[in-house]
Amino acid sequence: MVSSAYPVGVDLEVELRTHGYRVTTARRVVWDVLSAAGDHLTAPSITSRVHAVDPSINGASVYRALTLFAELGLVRESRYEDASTWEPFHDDAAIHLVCSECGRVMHHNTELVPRLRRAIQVATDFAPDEIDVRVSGRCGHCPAESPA
Amino acid sequence: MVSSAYPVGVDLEVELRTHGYRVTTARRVVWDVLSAAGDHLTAPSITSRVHAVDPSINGASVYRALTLFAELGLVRESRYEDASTWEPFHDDAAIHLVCSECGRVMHHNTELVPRLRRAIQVATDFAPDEIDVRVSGRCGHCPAESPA
DNA sequence: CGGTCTACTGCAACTCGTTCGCAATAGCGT
DNA sequence: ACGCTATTGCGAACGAGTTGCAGTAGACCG
Repeated sequence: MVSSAYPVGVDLEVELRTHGYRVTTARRVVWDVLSAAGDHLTAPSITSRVHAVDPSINGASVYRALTLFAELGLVRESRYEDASTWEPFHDDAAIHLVCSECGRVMHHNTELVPRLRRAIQVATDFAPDEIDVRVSGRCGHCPAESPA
Repeated sequence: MVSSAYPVGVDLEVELRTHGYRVTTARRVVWDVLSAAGDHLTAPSITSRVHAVDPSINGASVYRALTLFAELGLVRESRYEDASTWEPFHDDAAIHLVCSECGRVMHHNTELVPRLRRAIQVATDFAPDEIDVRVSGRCGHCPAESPA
């Protein structure tokens, strides 16, 4: 079994039908965009990519599709930026490295996250559910201060 | 002359004057609200608390004060919710425990955060700056899901 | 104290992400 | 194909946050 950060081979149609939802063009295109990017995207940028494929799909439908996917656990919504960002679901052992230079978001898996979960359970009366780690900094592609 | 004393080890007036800013009513009241709460507050809720003290202070000035405080490193802005939340600054060894039941936000210090920082430095080419850990779950004050 | 200079403020209009109501449309079971 | 109704497109509305501008009030000087 291949362990990937992304749910490889999630079948949108099956997932929708199983829960009694219809398979529509809008949902299919939004899903295509998300899985093609495999990365954090803001709703507006998702909308514009969707429009590149099919301009007749309305922005509101993009939001509705994203909200539905989130309820089904297919995508995850984050609030890192001014606007929400969305990405295919991955388990929370993956932390987010956000480059403050180029804005890129990378993932990094570490066993410190499950360990953090256990530490909280042991040290507090808080019952942890989802853990979201966001690290800002500078990525390898953006070395030192670039001269203007 | 300090006309008021807050449970915070930061003197707003000194901090402002040192950087050449004026000490104004709006800034003082916003600072009062923040340090009295000592917790995460959205800008709109800060504004309404400010209005309870002095309704003549405009919402825009609240935003301007918060932005200034953030630049001075006196408060930190987070993007956990629909709207930004603000809290007096604390170093990032403190992680956020957000109760999904009552919405309360607690802090918890753990040496796993500095360790996480080192792990990233060693394992990746990413240079970490700020680390923000947010854990959703259920706090001790909110009893477990009673079988409905 | 009283005057001057200008950093702030209040206001109101604006931007922009996101949501909602509703009539028209298109999935899907038959 | 037919009909039921979940979804959509549209446009209007909402709310957080920002901005330009003219008036106000800090701070400094005498």
